[in-house]
Amino acid sequence: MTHEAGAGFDQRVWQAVALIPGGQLATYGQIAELIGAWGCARQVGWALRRLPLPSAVPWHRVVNARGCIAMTPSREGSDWIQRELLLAEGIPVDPAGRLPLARYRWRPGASCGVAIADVAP
DNA sequence: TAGGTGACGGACC
DNA sequence: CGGTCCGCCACCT
Repeated sequence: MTHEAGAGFDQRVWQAVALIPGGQLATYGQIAELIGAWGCARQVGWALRRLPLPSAVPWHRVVNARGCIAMTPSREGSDWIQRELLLAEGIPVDPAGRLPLARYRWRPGASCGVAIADVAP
């Protein structure tokens, strides 16, 4: 049933994204690696594109490794909504869609104990 | 069936 | 810093 296999991938992506704590960020490659699909970051993007909105899944917490929101006309404004949602969670986003990814990066498993060295400006 | 595309990532200039 | 090119893999025409 290859047909179900594809749908299962989407569900797996959404479930992994749902694990992202509020106020933190994750990359497409990070989600892909989390579900055991290393190198399939692009497919994670497809899965989120197929996500019906509105959704309880915090899809807005997923950005690319460059630390910026993917701005493309294909999303018909969902990219702009993502920026608004991130701002509502206290994450500063530049007009260009760029944000301090290194500072809000989600670390699976390291929920306790701030092991991240404080990046002093 | 073949070719182009993209909500990606990394290397290169 | 930013712009460009290549590799990757599922989706669409």
